[in-house]
Amino acid sequence: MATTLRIASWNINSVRARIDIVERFLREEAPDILCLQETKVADPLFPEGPFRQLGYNHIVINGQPMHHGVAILSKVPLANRQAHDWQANGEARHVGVELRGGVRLENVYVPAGGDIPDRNENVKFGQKLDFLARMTEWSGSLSAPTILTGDFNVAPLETDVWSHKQLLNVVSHTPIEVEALGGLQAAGKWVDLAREFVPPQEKLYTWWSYRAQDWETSDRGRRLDHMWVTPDLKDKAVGHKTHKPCRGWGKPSDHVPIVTEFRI
DNA sequence: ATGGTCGAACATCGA
Repeated sequence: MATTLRIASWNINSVRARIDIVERFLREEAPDILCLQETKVADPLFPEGPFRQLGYNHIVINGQPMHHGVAILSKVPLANRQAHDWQANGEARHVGVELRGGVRLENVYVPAGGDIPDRNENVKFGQKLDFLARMTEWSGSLSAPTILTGDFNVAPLETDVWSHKQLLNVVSHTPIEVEALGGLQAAGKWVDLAREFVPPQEKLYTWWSYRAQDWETSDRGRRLDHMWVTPDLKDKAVGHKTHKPCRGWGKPSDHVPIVTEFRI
């Protein structure tokens, strides 16, 4: 019998610095599973206690000191942990698990890619494109029904950024990245769930820079965080929410959580 | 056109 499963994803920009708002989010929203990116903590120092106290006893982490790092915190069992190194440089940017019914949940933190959108001038941009290329290759070989979520660091649609024109040459919305993400999406026949629930004509953001004087008034956001599924799961998704108020909480992340409700 | 802010860890890098 199908039951409800609510899966959240949040780039937290240090899980230790933001443990208070993570707890608040889990108390208020109570998703079954939370995927975190940018945990910025080595595995032995990961703060499991607060999660366990809230009933998230199934914990799968892939961290490293200082930078990057991903984690899956869950109230329901997780099996068959896998971690891909899609950048082939040892950075902790992916962890995946199997859920009930053989559904795979893949949590990814795509490299931001530096400031200059040219792989000849900027190694990081090349690494970002290579990462997406390896994900594309992987996408073509999937057999299980799969949920792919996380910080993709690409805002593909014109309505995924505050100004398409002004961001054409800004890493995250350049045509070369949008094309790379499109190739990835096509290779896995991935369904962009947020856009199943919010029409592509409507502006939708998940990230607002720390550098704005007033993020809410200027509203210069981008939709960098995504929840994609293989076609067999498309109709299992019954709701999707972007938690914009979290951007206004004390000591916020620059990203807000997204939550999708499935009947699986 | 430019600079604006965070966290980790303690100068600077990555975002």
